[in-house]
Amino acid sequence: MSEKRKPYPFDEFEPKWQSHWGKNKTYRTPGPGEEGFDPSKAKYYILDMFPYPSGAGLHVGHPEGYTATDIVGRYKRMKGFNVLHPMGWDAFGLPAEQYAIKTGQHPRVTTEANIANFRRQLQALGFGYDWDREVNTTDPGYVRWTQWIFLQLYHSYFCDEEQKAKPVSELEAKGWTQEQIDEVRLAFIHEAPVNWSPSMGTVLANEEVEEWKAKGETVERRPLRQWMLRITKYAQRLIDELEPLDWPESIKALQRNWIGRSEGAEVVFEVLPGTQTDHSEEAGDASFEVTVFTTRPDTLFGATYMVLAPEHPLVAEVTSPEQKEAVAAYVAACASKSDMERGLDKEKTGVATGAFAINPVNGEKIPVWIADYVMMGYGSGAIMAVPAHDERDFEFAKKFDLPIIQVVSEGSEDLSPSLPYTNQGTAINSGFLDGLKTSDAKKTMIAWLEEKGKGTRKVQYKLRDWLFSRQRYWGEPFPLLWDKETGRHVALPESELPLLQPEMEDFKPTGDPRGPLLNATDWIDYSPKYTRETNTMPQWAGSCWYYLRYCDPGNTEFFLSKEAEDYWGGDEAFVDLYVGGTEHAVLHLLYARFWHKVLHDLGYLKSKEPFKKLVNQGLILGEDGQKMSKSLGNVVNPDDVVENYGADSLRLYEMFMGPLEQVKPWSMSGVEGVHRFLAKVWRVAVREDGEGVWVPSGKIAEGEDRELAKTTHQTVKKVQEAIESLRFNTAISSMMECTNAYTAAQEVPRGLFLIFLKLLNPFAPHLTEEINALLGESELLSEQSWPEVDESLLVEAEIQLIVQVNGKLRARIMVPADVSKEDAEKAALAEGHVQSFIEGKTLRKIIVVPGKLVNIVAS
RNA sequence: GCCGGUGUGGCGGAAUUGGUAGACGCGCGCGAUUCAAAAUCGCGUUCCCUCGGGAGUAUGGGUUCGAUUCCCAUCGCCGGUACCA
Repeated sequence: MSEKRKPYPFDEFEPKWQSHWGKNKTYRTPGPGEEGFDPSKAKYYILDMFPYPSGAGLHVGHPEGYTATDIVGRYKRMKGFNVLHPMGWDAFGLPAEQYAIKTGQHPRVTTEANIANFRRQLQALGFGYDWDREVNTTDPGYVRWTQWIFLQLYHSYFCDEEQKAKPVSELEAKGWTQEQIDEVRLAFIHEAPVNWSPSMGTVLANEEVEEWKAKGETVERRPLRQWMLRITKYAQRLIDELEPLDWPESIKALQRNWIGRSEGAEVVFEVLPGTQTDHSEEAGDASFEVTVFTTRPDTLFGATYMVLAPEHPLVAEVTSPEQKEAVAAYVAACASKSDMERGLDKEKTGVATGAFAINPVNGEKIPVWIADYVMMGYGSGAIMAVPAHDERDFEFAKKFDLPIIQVVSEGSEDLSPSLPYTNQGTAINSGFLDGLKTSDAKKTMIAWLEEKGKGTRKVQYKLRDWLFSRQRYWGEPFPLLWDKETGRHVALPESELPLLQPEMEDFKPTGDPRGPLLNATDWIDYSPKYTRETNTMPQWAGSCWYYLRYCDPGNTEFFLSKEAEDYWGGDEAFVDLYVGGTEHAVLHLLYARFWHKVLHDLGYLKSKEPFKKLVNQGLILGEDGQKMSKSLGNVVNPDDVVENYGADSLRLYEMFMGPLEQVKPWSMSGVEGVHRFLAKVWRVAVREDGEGVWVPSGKIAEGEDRELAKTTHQTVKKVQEAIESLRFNTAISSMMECTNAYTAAQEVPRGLFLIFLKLLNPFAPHLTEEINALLGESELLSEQSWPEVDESLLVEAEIQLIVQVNGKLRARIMVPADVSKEDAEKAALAEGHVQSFIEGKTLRKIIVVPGKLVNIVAS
């Protein structure tokens, strides 16, 4: 079987150019203080979501976003910007650690090997990264500053008055005790029930629980001492400061939804513990206060019972002796279920506690129940139940036969809607609220509660504090110490950073929720007085600030120099364009925004936000229209595409498939299509001589050609506009049209063809540089400036007008470009075909759109 | 359920502020070249048609001289989220 003849020798010149660029550091971008830095140029910072270097290597989804940013980066360079476009590795992570446990190899070894493979693959695609700025989250020089930023969080608190982070030293100066300060640090320790997997020896995120259980791992709820970051303090700013960003509406919505702001009121209920009916010795003695959160304070008169979450701290205290057993059994049953499983139960469940609450608005005694449809983690873990106007309360009341009182009617009339009625309306059966519209009733009730001291206006968020500790080996250790005597935590001195994991033979999970580092006994024994914290940080830590480090990757004095920050960081947001997958819509993008704001508050960054413009590339599906997966056998390996068609073809195809943000299926014949296009460009300029050597075709001539000049300059304009708006598919189609014109022509003026090569260069850098060199040009295309559009070539003496009769196309006529409305009308009416359509009809109206069309309305 | 997106030929997809629907590519058909094929080049390719035209951008309405584009309703698909009080 003979090898198919390649239409152009990409396998020879692509590696050649890649090594040329590498050796000459063609895409090196000097920053402030570095040789060759030009401060007069404007900066443009383009960022890719850096990959996790998995053992599987690149998949076709990676080059999609990376090619898009590469094109923009090359274009902006040609436009005269200082373009920062770096690449790096998000290299901590569970797969490397698990592989290490299996093979006995240190994760650093496998991680390095994977990175080398990823780097090779990316370089084989000809991306113009500045490899001198490469960043690796596992490098000691990087870990140092990740830990340093953590310490900034640890040493800060959130000032509610100023709505910003400030150093805790200010509180010390005010005489706060260490205990008090520990209560407000942005990094704090907290004991809470988490998903703990005894079989895996680590905590899991809520989202991961079902997946691992299905694989046979065990997961239980266990209260553990964990490090948390107080992101909830930033909830409002994370919503407000999202607004001006140039992000897809869907991602903004996702973040807002995740933060989950709702307005309402807190209402305080007095709760009388359940007593034994027979011996009511201490009746009325002890009472408790339970606060509930509601978004509908206007329905308070309709509250007919109260529900506490099973984990609510007062459950045991208020439960009557008679209900003790039932309540305890219910609480135990709930404890064994994850939040997920609780959600899956269709039927409402619950148990009465025997206690009663006093509705503050009317003094009514209402029963207190516990039920798992109330979550401890949201609001206060207790609700007032208004079955007439809440679907869940309604369902519960029906099942347990609890009273239902309607307090909102539909509209202004006293209509009786079918219950539960959850919309707005008019208050009824509600004393002083009667007749008020819902929005007014809310305000009135809140004012009443505040006046009586029974409640306040309250804004509630779904966002939880960020559980920041993991029980893993392959992650940044916390730079913290524990005082053996007092049991208090203190920060490791900054001079001791980075704090790396100790070398360990065995870092398998031990089953101890303090993690595998616990076994490094020498390491944890810091001094006679202190022992080390053994938790490590989650993978998110490194990815929270990598975009900052790229600006000054080698700095050993600070995480980012003032000069680099000042030049590369914007005033409003740091990165100009951020491209990556939608899977990071919430967590990574929220976490990075949070850290950025803290660093901003502490005076290290002038911008409030990390990413100005965000674009999500769409998922690439398999040829069968399904998600690529090994089991379906529809996975496309970029290495194979490069081998068969070349890197330029892969780049071009990924951009030609369709809009960047859209989900789209792969097509090998589509790859062949763009490959044919590149071959066509090649053939315009190059031919094979008798000896099989590639030589200039002779078609590129010195002359001029008015038509081709016009086509070329139209293409310049279209390609430029398309790149600016990230519509790469249409940029390519207009270059295809231009190439078709060149192919059809006898000769192509050299000047025009060189302009065309510049347009194609950001898309297909290897092919265009090779042709450019073959034509005897010595300067690299990528170091030239972007061509100017010659507008004078685009103006026409004569233009085509569309003639419509009653909105239907009937003729096309040629008229002078500066034709008057009257003349255009006349010419249109005179057209023979048009006449046959208006014959015998009355002309009602004639619309003339200059330069476009004439529409004759006749009947 | 809620939130966001989306619906155009056989397929991927084009269409500035409402102004020639189907650019470009794939596939398919025909032709040129070739002993033949591959490759390449050229022509055609939304559907119907009595060759004058007619219909057509998920469906049904509306606004307009004119709607893929704007408005209302309905349906389908994709993504997120889910007892958040």
